[in-house]
Amino acid sequence: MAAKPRPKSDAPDASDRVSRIREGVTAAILEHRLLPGTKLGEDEIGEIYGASRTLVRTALQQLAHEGIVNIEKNRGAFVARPTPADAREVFEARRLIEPTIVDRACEAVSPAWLDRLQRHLAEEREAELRGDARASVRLSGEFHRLIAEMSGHSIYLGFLKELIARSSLIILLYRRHDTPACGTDHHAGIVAAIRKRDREAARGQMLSHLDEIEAELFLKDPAADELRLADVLGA
Amino acid sequence: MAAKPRPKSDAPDASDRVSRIREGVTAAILEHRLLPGTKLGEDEIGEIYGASRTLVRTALQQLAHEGIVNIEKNRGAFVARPTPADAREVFEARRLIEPTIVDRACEAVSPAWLDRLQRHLAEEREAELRGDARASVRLSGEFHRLIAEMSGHSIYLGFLKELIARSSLIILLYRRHDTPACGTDHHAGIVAAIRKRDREAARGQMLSHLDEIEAELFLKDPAADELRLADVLGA
DNA sequence: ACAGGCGAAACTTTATACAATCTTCGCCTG
DNA sequence: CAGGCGAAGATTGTATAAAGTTTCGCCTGT
Repeated sequence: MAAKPRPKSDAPDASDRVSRIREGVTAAILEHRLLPGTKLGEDEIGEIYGASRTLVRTALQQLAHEGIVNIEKNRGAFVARPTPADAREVFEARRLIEPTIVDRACEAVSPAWLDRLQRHLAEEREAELRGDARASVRLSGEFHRLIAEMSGHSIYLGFLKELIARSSLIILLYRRHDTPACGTDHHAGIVAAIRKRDREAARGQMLSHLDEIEAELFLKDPAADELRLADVLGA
Repeated sequence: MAAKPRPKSDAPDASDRVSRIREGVTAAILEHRLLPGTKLGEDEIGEIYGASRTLVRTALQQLAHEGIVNIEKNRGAFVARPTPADAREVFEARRLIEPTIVDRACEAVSPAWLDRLQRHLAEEREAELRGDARASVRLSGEFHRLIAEMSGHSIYLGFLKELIARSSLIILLYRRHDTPACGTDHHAGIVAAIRKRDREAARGQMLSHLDEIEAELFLKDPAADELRLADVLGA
């Protein structure tokens, strides 16, 4: 009686149909296959995933709540186009949250987790060697998410998922050079600090890692958005 | 051409129908008129707000994303019942974010904002004098939201809105005594620090304020949930 | 008397149809 | 020939109806 057999915390990413749509579109955006400003027609997506507009709409609303899609009334859904101001907010939030997350992760180290991290680093290196930019971008984000999962703090994890998704768009829009994703070496350093359970070092490395990513961005006046986008689109 | 007349950032809480439903239900939960575990039938809510189930469903999904409603597959939506573990996470996140928020708020002080804060404190005192517990709970949360708005950081604001809503449920479930909301005096002290633009003092006061709120909670083993809820419900 | 299973009712989920709105393209006018 | 008006097409917002699932009561059998 006291302990009900009902699953208390259902998996956040259940394998229902709307989640498939959401994750599919999210992946497309995070891998830079869908560029900022792209219109996401409901029929269009529905046809791709073989789903009715009802489900597509649900998925798009969730993505809008996560900040990677903008829904304009009577006009439809578009891939979000963060402004430089948005970018600064996102990275300020990450600088606040991620050091704390990696701190907590240090306390949760286990052979299983270290193995997982190690395998991830290998994947990242491989993608970088292949020159697979899409995979690099995706894996780079997943590294940060992995640490958040490791921290065991579901709220931080939820927040960070949002921030990572937005960061991906920001990096696409505002990166100066075509640097090979955000340095894989930094990730290795963070893992090393985690392995040694050196919380202070982990915090410091995470912070400087984020600083370096942001330093490579070109966050000028908002008016430059249009130009920058046109450049990215190859116009 | 460069500057399009389209409204760049639409108001987050537009006055459309789904927002009215969302805000109505949120208010009901935050004012403790809807208790944790309460079933939120779609027909029921739809009839109250004179809306179709389509709109109600949209609103409920948004609330689920905010963490104050749980949607169980094929069973419906229920007011969330945070566990003690959830509560600890929420307050840990608030202790991380809110000092930073109030720090930023110190830089945004203006006569208009100080007036707004002052009027809010007056409202809080009045509600407390009236012994209006519902208004007190609501206003207490709104104070923290006000400071987040003042900080001008939209991401922090979004995060904090979630945390505040969950905190309200947590306080209802786990508060020891029926203390008169979280101390209005603390709020006054925070406002004083903001007025003096004393960022360090503001951070410190916010932190101790949150500590005190959490200290008044009774966060024991998860199994106590049921008993506690039964107690609150007067069963 | 009680345990187990069957069945109906209520609800959520999904799909489809209708209405409102915006965009676009053509045409007319100055 | 440029600019604006207007109607057709397309797309989204909303409501309603069909389908599937869960739950609860009741009945039967032991």
